[in-house]
Amino acid sequence: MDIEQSKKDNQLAEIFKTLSEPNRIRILRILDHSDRELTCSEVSEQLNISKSTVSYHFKALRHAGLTNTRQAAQTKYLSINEKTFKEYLPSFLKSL
Amino acid sequence: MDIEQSKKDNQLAEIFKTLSEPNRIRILRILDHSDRELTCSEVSEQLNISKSTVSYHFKALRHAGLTNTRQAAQTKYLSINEKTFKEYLPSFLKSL
DNA sequence: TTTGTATTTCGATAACAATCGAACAAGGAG
DNA sequence: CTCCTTGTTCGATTGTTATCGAAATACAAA
Repeated sequence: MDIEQSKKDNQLAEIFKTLSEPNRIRILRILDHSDRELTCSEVSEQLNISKSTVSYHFKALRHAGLTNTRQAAQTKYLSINEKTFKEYLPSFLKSL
Repeated sequence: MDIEQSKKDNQLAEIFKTLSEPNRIRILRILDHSDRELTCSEVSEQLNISKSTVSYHFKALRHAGLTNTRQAAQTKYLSINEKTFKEYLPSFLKSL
């Protein structure tokens, strides 16, 4: 099997794996609908899950290339990485 | 929340979970590229994984509505369920 | 009816994922 | 400097997933 193709499969699978977690889909929906950046604490309150768990999900989303992060002082602002969605899932955000 | 939307959400989540396994992505690609039905044994040889594992993946794909199954005697032929892809992931097959 | 082929199910195992609270680090406000 | 807020990391727990080989099932052919 083509090793480059195999790597692509793994990357694509990672994107899907990231999207197969309801809380991460919710995070993306909040991001998309609020149309602004969000912080860990904010999401923690809105979804009623601990900050450590949100941090864990933020990391997963960023690692999969689904979000961007902007750091300002001790606060990290999350936003949607449009590029990735355009490339891999052009219709996903509309379906939220 | 809209119950129809809720059903769609659940189905979409299941589709993503199903697609989060590299071997299942590979099975779909083989299906798409060969443009014909495939059997469990055939895929087992091509991907070099046991037949029981392939059977497990076949079940997952069918359960998520991603594939169709046609039974003839003791053999099960798998094919892509175009309808589901059109509805939920219109650009996915092209990207394979 | 015996044999062979295709697939599924079972039991076990090893790896991974989601979650929490506690502890920690780093920056800002007073 | 001390306190508060923000976020990360750690350790533990609980549940899920991918995988295999062996056994079981179902059908067909000889």
